[in-house]
Formats: sequence, structure tokens, C-alpha cells
Amino acid sequence: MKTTAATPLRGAQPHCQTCSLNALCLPLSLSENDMERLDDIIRRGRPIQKGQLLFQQGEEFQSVFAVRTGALKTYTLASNGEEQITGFHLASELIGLSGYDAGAYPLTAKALETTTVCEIPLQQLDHLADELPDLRKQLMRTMGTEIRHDQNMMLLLSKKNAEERVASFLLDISQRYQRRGFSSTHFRLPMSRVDISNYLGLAVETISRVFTRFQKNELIETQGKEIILTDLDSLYELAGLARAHDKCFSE
Amino acid sequence: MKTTAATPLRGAQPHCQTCSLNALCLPLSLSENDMERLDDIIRRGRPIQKGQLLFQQGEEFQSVFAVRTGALKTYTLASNGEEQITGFHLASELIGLSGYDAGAYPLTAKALETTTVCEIPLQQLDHLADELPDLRKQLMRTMGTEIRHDQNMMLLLSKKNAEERVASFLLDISQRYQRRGFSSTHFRLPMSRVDISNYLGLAVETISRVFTRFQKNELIETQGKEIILTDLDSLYELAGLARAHDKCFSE
DNA sequence: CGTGGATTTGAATCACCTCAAAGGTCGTGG
DNA sequence: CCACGACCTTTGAGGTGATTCAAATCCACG
Repeated sequence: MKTTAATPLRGAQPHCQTCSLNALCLPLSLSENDMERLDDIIRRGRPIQKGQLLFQQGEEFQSVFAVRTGALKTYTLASNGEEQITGFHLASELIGLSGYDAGAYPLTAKALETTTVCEIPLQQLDHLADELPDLRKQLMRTMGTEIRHDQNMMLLLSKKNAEERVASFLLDISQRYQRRGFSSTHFRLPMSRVDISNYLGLAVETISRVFTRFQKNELIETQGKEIILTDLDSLYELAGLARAHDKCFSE
Repeated sequence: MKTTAATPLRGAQPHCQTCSLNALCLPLSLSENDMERLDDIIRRGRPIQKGQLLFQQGEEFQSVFAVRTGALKTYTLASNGEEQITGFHLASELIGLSGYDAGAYPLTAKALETTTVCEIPLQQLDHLADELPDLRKQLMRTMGTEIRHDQNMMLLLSKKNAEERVASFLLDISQRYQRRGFSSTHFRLPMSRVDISNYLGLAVETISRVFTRFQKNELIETQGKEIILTDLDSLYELAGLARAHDKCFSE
């Protein structure tokens, strides 16, 4: 399968300055002027269809990407061919930075649905990061956030049981939708059960069983990929998380 | 327990310029002049004793640290009090950057043995990163490396069985000693079996059993914390890793 | 409306965990 | 220098949560 970044877009070009996501995305905290300079180096490609790759592990690292619409998963391949999903990426999130010093992408990014991205060529971004302190800080913040996410996943994979993992996962997605202005209790999971099971280090069957158990206990309602969180408090307790009214720390 | 960073050192002050680790550490790729500017903001404290904390989860994030001698572990606390070790840190490695944007340390760092560190105040480092492009790049490289490490750990915790985990762990340590000019087959593990088990998401007893099994199969020899890797090839195969003669990619 | 993939459910198995107890090791103080 | 205690490591026996294997059901899409 061929990667499909940077195919020119025919329609109107959106810009960071007018993008509704700019308060969540890389331009966050950039001045009007700096944002324009960032906008200048960004390439907008045609949409990526479900199942297509944005980039592939081992390919030369040329660009990082910000998700504009849609969703992707990133995964690493073990030498035995098994894959481990390391993250799901919703609108405004930046992908690829972990390859920054590697020369090649250390993971593969695949679209979970039709997805549009902003491509940011590494060389120019790297150059701009030296000129715009706010951009540099934002890049480092993004990487710090990624590290903390991954370390929380290590904790999840190492110490939590199946129900705690699923609850943590649902709440993570819930919080991310909420930050984007969507409902924190009614949403559509863009990934399959298989993807969820892979991400959480469980068998698909276990995910399915936990979902049905959660429904029996009236913590959630599901209908295919649509999901309603009916008892947030219990889910938070199950996940072993503070309810984070004041967003004390991430997980 | 009180954290003990930045207590003034009485003896001779070492410098980056003369430090044998500067080719592995943060000054990597800095010019002589830039290295001096970095050196100027670094504080060297008195040694930290085994079991003491360098910093604690939740404390205000003020500095990152480079390990000069000794070793530390870093771990995060779940809300139920369980801890998950996220990394072991040997000489020349940088700790704390993951808190860059968090305001507070997202994890705790504890000395595994008597350890000396170089303290780098965040504010000054952050300032210097805007002036020295090479330093900025090195910081981002460090963070990228950390992300890839953590994602490899996710794969390990999610997909590998006990023997594969232990083999991967031993080889990781082996490679890190080798890069520092030590033997890749004869070394001393600075951490306890309990720490290893926690890091690898297994019970202590399982670690112990795998170690004895590896000895019976003549893959390793152990005597307390001393360890000899007698069959690197088999260990690499077990770990599901390429032998990496040409260091094709990390794990 | 049929087909292939995704999801759910059930039954049996297993890798690792827990519990229990017997060595070891190390630092401390007499 | 040796005895003591605390902690770490090893070994054994039994239990269990999640997996695997198998099969039914659902669903999206051409």
C-alpha cells in the first residue's frame, strides 16, 4: 500500500488562521504573525481513505502531520510481525514527532476513516523552530505530552486488569472529545474492537465481554461503534482516576 | 523523604568540556563555545545516596538532570498507590524532560545506588534552547528517543511473554553499557529483582524463575546482581530482536 | 440480498499470579 | 569478627483472569 501524503488539494485552501482547531493544534500560543509563517510551510493534501497509510514504519522521515478531520491509528511492528497500536489520533493532534531524530518513521500511521491532514515538512519546521521560540516550546510540549501518555499506557498495560483498562480507555476518548467541544458522554468510537483490544493489550473477546458486562451494570450503552457513557462516576472509579473536575493531571 | 538536588558540592567542579560523557550526554554535537554556555548553567550537587529521591511526582518542575555516575529509576504512581517503573537511567542519560510542559514532575526519580547528577535549571535551559539550535535539536532528539523507548515498552508489555520480556530487558541494558564503553556481556544490574519485575509487568517470582531457567539453558550466568550473558544470539532471538550489528533501529 | 468481515458468546486451557516458606545477602552493632 | 535482623531472592504448590479455539450472530456494503 502506498502512502498518500501531500497530493495537492484542488479545492479551497484552509489556513491555520481560520482553522477552528488552532487553539488546540500546533499554532497554539503563536502570535498572528508567527502563525502565518507556520501556515506558509504547511501542505494540505487530499483526504486519506479509511485503511490507507499516511506513512509507514521505516520510510524516510520527512514530515509531521496534524489531523484536521477524521482519525488515525499509529502502530509499531515487532520483528515477528505483530503490531502494537501506540495511539489513536483525533483532530488537532500531531503525529510523527517521535521520529524526529530517527531519520525514519518509527511507526506506521493508518486512517481509521476518511481523514484530512496538514503536512508539515520536517526541514522547514525544524528551521522555523529555531526562529520562533513559541513554536519550539509548543513542539516540546507536544512531545512531553506524548511521553506522559505513553508512560500512563505502560502503567495501564502493566498493572490494570481488563475492566480498568477499558474504563480508562473510554474516559480518555471522552475527555479528548470534550476538549474539542463534543459531548463527553455520547460519541462514536472511530476504531474497531480489534484495534481497541490491540491498544489495550487484551484479546478482542475480552473487550467484547467487558463491554457487555459494562452494559449489564449500566455503565455504558453501545450500539456498534456508537457509545454512551451513562455512569461517568463509576467509570472514573473503575479506571482508578480522579474525576478531574479541575483537570489535575492527564491519563 | 526530602529531595536533595542542588546541595552545593564542596570538591572540585567537573565541567562538560572535560566530562568523559559529553559525547553521549546533552552537550553532544554542541560546539566548544556552546558547550561552555551550557556548562555555565549546570549545577553539580553532592551525591545522592541509594534510596533517596532526586525529585518527586507532583513537585514543581524546576530542573532536568543528567546522570553523571550511578543509576536511578523513575516511576509513576497510580491513584491506588501502585507504582510503575517507567525507566532506569544510567550515566549520561537525561531525566525529567517529560515534565517539560506540565509544571510539575509527572514521575518520581529515586537513586538505585550512590549517584551524582548534573542539575540543569529549566528556565535557563529553556532560554538557552532558543539561542542554541544545536541544543534545541539535542533536546528534541532526547525526547524522541524517550518516546520510542516507551512505545517499545508498550509493545513489550502488551505482546511479549515473560521470557521475551526478560531477554529484551537484559539486551537493552547490555547495549546501553556497551555504548558507554563497558562490556556488553559482563555487568552488574544496579536494580533489584523487584524493580525489574515491576518494570517488566511481572511478579518477582516470575523474574526469578526466568533467570534460573535462562541459567539452566546456559543463556546467562548470575550471581546476585552480577550477570554474564553467555549466549547473546539466543537472547536476541528470544527477545524478538535483530542482532543489530549495524544498529538499524532501537529497542 | 448475499457475502466477508466484525462482533459476540461459550467452553476449555494456560501463563502467570498469589500465597507460603526456605535460603541468601548485606549492613549494623555488640 | 561474628551475630543479628531486615530485606531480597529463590523455590514450590495451587488458583485465576484472560486467552485460545470454536461457532453463532450481526452488520456494512457492493
